[in-house]
Amino acid sequence: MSRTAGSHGPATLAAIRKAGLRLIYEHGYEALTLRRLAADVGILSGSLYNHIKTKQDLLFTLVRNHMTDLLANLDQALAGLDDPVAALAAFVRLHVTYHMERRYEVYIANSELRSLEPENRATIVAMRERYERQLIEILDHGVAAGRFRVADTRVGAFAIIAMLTGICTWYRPDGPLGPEEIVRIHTDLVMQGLAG
Amino acid sequence: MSRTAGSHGPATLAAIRKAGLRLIYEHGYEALTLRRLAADVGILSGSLYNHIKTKQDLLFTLVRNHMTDLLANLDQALAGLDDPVAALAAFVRLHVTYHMERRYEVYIANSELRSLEPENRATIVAMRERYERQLIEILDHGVAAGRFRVADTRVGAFAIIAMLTGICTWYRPDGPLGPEEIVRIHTDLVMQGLAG
Amino acid sequence: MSRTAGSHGPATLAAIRKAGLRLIYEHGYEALTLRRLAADVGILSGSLYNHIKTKQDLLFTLVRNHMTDLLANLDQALAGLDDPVAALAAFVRLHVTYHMERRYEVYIANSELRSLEPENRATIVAMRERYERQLIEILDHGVAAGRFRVADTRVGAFAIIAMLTGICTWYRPDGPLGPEEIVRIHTDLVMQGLAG
Amino acid sequence: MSRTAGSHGPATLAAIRKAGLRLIYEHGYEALTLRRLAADVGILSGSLYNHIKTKQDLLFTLVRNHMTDLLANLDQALAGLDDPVAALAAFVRLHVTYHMERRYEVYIANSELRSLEPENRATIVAMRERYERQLIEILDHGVAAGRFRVADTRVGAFAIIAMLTGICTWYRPDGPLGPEEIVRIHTDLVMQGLAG
DNA sequence: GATGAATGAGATTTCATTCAT
DNA sequence: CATGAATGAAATCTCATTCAT
Repeated sequence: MSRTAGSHGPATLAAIRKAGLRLIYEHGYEALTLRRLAADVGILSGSLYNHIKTKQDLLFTLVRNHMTDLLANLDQALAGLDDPVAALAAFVRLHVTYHMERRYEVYIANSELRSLEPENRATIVAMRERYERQLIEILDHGVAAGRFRVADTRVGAFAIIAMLTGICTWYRPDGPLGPEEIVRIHTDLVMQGLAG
Repeated sequence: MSRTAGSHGPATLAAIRKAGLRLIYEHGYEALTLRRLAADVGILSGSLYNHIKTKQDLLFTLVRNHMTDLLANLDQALAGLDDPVAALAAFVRLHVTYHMERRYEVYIANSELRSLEPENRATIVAMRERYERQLIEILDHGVAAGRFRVADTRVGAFAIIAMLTGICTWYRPDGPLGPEEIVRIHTDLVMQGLAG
Repeated sequence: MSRTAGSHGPATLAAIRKAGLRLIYEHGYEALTLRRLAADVGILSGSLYNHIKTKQDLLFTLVRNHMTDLLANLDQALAGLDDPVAALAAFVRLHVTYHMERRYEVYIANSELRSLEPENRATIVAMRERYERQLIEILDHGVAAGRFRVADTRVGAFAIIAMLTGICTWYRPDGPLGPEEIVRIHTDLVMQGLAG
Repeated sequence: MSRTAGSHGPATLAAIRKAGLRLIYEHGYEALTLRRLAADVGILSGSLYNHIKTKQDLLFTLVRNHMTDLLANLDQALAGLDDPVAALAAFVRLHVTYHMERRYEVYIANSELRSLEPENRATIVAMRERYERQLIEILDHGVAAGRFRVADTRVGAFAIIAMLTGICTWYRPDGPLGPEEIVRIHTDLVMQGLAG
């Protein structure tokens, strides 16, 4: 059951995705060579094609799976929350937590959009817009209810997402701040920033 | 009276930099081909080497020039401002304005750090840290003076910079919001977010 | 049953080495293009890299293999020969025979030394000096025994080697003189030239 | 009248030839770049074309001038010498001396034959054959007169020339042996080698 | 007679991908 | 399902050479 002599079956695909994730995060999609990826998995580059369709397809699959997860998690986190303040807090918590735990996926989904072929990019952009729209709606509700004050909820949503997404460029699991502290700091910044 | 469609001398270098900036912004450094760059400038790819040393050197020069300008502008913008609130406002205004006016440079300086060779990257990272440090110091002063409240000024500075930098991913000069509005929205978010 | 005109596996490497040898002999290392080499082998130039590391490595391998063979043959030819006259005769016979049979390798090992990168060159020069030293020692023994007369054995050895090596610039297998005659002529010249 | 600001007139051509000679000797014709040559002379590569026609023409001129000189010197050295022994001694002295004093030219004339275009090569090969023929005739006379013994005068001549030409691969003006000693050693080797 | 900039060809090398074994 | 070898395209960069200034 060891991986020494190459992985078997689905295990190899999982290994490819894991290594691909890390390598794209570290060097970028264009700079990733399939030879390098294969070497990290312990096979030759030709053998990759027993598991993936193309390099582009690997990227697309990684990003789409990530976005699917993210959206599902968001739906779950917001379920039943009518209060815009509570919803915003839940959004921030989910986003921050997610971006610390899965920073490779998150980083790639943002930075490699331009490496996706048009059709694939359109799919991902649509998913991303669904995500953004949920935050915009929370802000709209909050503003309507007099709980938030922001001149343009769309710009405000972008600003919040950009701020929170920035975490994955500096966060390290072994850094000085624990996840809860990081969640708190950012929740405070967002909540006060919008305070009516 | 030039001899071909392309321009002569310094004009060619300027054209190379301008086209390079746009192409790297659009496709990324790795995906940029010198053939394409040369074609956009109106010369053959080999002729690029009368003006640049290598592709890497072009990237480095673009990013370094940008960082140099940015730091100089920041120094000027903060000169004589002792009040942390005024300093923070100046910082936000400069950063936002700069990121709207020169979003290609800004985007590249952030996204192509990993495409820089180690030595070049170290140079840029050092410049970027000088920039970040100025904001951290403003926050430190503000916290010490009881004007700002933030649990960790370093994390706060990163969050602010990330938020403001996000502008260059969606801003379009012909969009619905004018520069002054965008400055105001972000200044409000930041100021309130830190309000003591 | 191969799939193209080119051969498979080890046969391709052998074909590359053989064609490389001839082409370097004919045009020189710098003037050899990998496109031409690949064409002669019946593959595309990129395919060469399934078999060789770099062009430089191909040259180095060819020269090193040759020197290794030459030294091994010399050791064998001189084994058990204590008499300096017999040893010198054996040396001349080996060298002349070798330079007729493998004149491509011999010529390249001499003419392309300067095309080797410093480290590779050092390796080959060391092997070449081991070869020369054996002749110098034969001459030293012969002079000590009063069998040879030469003012400087090092210069004498160089002169002999230069003379014998010259053969590979004019020898053709289908020329008027057979190998044995050529061996005899040169043996006479050397033996008499050193006669005490 | 300094060379600092670039040479004037014929001085520049002389500088080009001198630098070209050394650079071709050191790196080979194919490996010589005109940029490097121009840099050594102190001009830009485009300016070379005010003095030479092409790179190939520079090589040809260098080699032809050398061969012309060599043949003229040989004619002079052999003038009036009817005795084959005396003639051979004169040939050896001239060749050895020449190969020590002008080893760059000599080395290039031998090693870069294959870099000459067909027509140019034919010219040089013809000159070289005139040179060889003179030695062959000396040997023929000596054999006919019973003064030399060699089975094939053509092969004997090639062997002698190869031996003597080898000097320019190891000779250094500041080496342990003076010119006269080197002449003597080689004269002895040749004379005894042919002794009847 | 030197310069600076262009050309156009071509060099080595790398890459994603395919496929017979 | 992995391998080894091939393809074909393309990439960066260099070179000799030309020519307006």
